[in-house]
Amino acid sequence: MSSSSSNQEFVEQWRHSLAPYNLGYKLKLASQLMYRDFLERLQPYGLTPFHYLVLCCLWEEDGLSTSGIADKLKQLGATLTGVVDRMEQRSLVYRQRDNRDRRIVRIWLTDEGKKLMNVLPSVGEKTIFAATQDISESEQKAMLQLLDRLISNLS
Amino acid sequence: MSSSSSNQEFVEQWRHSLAPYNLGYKLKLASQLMYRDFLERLQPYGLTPFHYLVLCCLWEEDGLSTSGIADKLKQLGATLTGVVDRMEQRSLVYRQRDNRDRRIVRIWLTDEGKKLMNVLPSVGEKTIFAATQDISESEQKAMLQLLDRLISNLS
DNA sequence: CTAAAATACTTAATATATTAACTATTAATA
DNA sequence: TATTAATAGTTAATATATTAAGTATTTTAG
Repeated sequence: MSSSSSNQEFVEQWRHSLAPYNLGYKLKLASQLMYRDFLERLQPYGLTPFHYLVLCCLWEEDGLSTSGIADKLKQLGATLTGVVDRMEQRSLVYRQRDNRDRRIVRIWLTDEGKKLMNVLPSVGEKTIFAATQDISESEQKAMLQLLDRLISNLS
Repeated sequence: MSSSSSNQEFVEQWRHSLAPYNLGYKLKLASQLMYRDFLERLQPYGLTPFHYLVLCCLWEEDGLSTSGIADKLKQLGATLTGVVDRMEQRSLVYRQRDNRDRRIVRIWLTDEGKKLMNVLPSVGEKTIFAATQDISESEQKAMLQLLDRLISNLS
């Protein structure tokens, strides 16, 4: 079958940029699988992985502005609005306008949001352990550094 | 400030599982940045990165079932339904029920969908080049292999 | 052969993401 | 100082993703 054989040639020639063999797809899938694993582990707490990202920012520095969080996570402000809405409903955080600059909305941890600091990081650790069970410390370090370079290339 | 100092201790102790330092977040961001870059390059064609994933599957084997594509991309059937809906509206593919098993819906490339095979892979390549500009061939290979292992750990 | 289980797909509800448009407030400048 | 520009945030529209529920068809088992 000539059509099937030319197909194979095409796939071989372009393999590096075709799904499911290419870098972009593999990054997407790896990220997605970690998301699914973590989402399941967060189920008992009624939280999502994105809630965890925002909590991490606030555990490090409470009272960040919406755009402060967006910058730290390189997410868009419009996305943060929705996430913070749901986190507020979930009583993890609350909003307060900055009095010196009324444009700014600051996000503060509630008691519940603070307490989760003693619980969630070890939950997140479990997903990392599951993902890297057969990957050595030095390989993990190498991977993180490669990801940093890739991120800075596209930033 | 004792609260700020205990905060630093906390961040140092849990750094490996806290955003924006942890593996999960970095994978998410890397994937997201490649998505944004590719989405922009696909703008002139009115396509999304997900359309490209499906096209790749069909270029390799036309007439796959919906669940065949879902399996190949490790995506959920429910997601594929929506994507194929929009690809059908965009005249990239069309659906046809399998006559031997009426449960199965097969997805076929239109002429337009076929022609893009000569155009899009080199567009995808550009995003990969941008992301890996300062990363050597051997490092890229190492990264792909590490991603494969991570993916298989969570599959 | 028929009831139950399994498979393939779709629909609906909710939560990210992205872009564009819009409001409110503050900063810059002519 | 009055106007313009910039910044911070929200809203709306559209496109992924995930889960759960539902329909149609085929397979399996009793």
